[in-house]
Amino acid sequence: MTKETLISSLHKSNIVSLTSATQIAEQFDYKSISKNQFLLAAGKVSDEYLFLEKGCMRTFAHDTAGNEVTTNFCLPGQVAFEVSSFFNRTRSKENIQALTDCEGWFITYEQLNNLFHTLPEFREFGRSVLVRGFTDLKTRMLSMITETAEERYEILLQTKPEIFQLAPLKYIASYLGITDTSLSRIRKELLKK
Amino acid sequence: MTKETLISSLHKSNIVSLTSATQIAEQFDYKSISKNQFLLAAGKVSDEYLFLEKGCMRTFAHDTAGNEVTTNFCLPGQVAFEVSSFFNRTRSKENIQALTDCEGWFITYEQLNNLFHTLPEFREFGRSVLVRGFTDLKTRMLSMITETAEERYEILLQTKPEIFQLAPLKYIASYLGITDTSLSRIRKELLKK
DNA sequence: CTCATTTCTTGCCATTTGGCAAGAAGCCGC
DNA sequence: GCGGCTTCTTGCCAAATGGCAAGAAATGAG
Repeated sequence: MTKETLISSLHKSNIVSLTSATQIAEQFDYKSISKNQFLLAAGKVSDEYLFLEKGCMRTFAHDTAGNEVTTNFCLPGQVAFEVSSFFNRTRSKENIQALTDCEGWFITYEQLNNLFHTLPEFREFGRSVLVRGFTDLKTRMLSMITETAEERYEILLQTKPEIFQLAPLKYIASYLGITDTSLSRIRKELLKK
Repeated sequence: MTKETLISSLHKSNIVSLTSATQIAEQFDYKSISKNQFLLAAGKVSDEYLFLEKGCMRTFAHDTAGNEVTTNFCLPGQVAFEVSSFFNRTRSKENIQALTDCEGWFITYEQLNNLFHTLPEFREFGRSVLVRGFTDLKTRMLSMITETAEERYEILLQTKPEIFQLAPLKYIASYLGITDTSLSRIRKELLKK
């Protein structure tokens, strides 16, 4: 298990030079999480900024009735952590769970801050991670308001087809903002076409 | 028009010392926008990081059918800008419009970056602005998935009652993810209780 | 391979929300 | 104060989605 993927991923963001990428990567430690295990449990403080190299994770919260709601999926090349808990050092309301066996590289909050202070390029990278997450969520929110469940399903199918191989439909349904029953019906409708 | 509000707002975030706050505030310029005017029009690059001191603004996008969808409201003490466009220097898909006569203080992207490089405290402040925006949106998204339109309406009424004085219901409706017709009916229902 | 569990689908019916159009109420410029 | 425009409400009906429960299909442990 080498850090090559991590380094090239940092580098190909066009923000970090290869030299800095190597320097940054030195700080990361290897972590593997087996299927169904938690990277973060609600109530704890998110303290691992995990670059996911292999596998798939999901973030989920509970609604007032106690039902699980999947709020995000994390695929290789993305960073898994809970923004609010991580940066504000507060207890997370969300859980992050491995949907498959996962491998990746992580740093702690303290390490991340040290890197931010010493390496402007990594600051930029960190900002771009935040900005991308924010932007993606804005897009999803707009989609939630303006598109039907069927349209959102089709978009997800085109955008992140991998998820359908990795996650049960009930997780995908709550991510889309519908019940698994409705998702099943939507899939049936689309088969006809 | 003095910068006192700006300075104290920077300071009371508990991130920026009073000295730094004063130093940061020096970079900001005054800006007033009259009702219905745009701080940002779709197609342009967001280049003003505007601390709103008075008034109320809204951010809106268009859906595929061309309808306006209000994606956010900005109240005094908040920063008005479009994250993705501002940081990625890309054309904005969203508009930011004054709902009332507005006043505030702004810096450009260049100024913000200079401040970020020279003042770690302002970097922290900038990060907290991003993190709060992100967190608020996550909360809204969860609410959109797990609560009914009526519940979302009541939450908004408690959380940001000012908006109901300042924005027409049709803007509030699309922000809540419903039509103005449905919002009208929800209000009628709640009157009965 | 078998049993138990989880996931997915389906039928029936209820609830929520939307579309359209008409009318009422409120606001603005002159 | 008088139009004219925008905003808000309402009635009627349609479409989208949910709730529940039963059964089928897939998956996983031993």
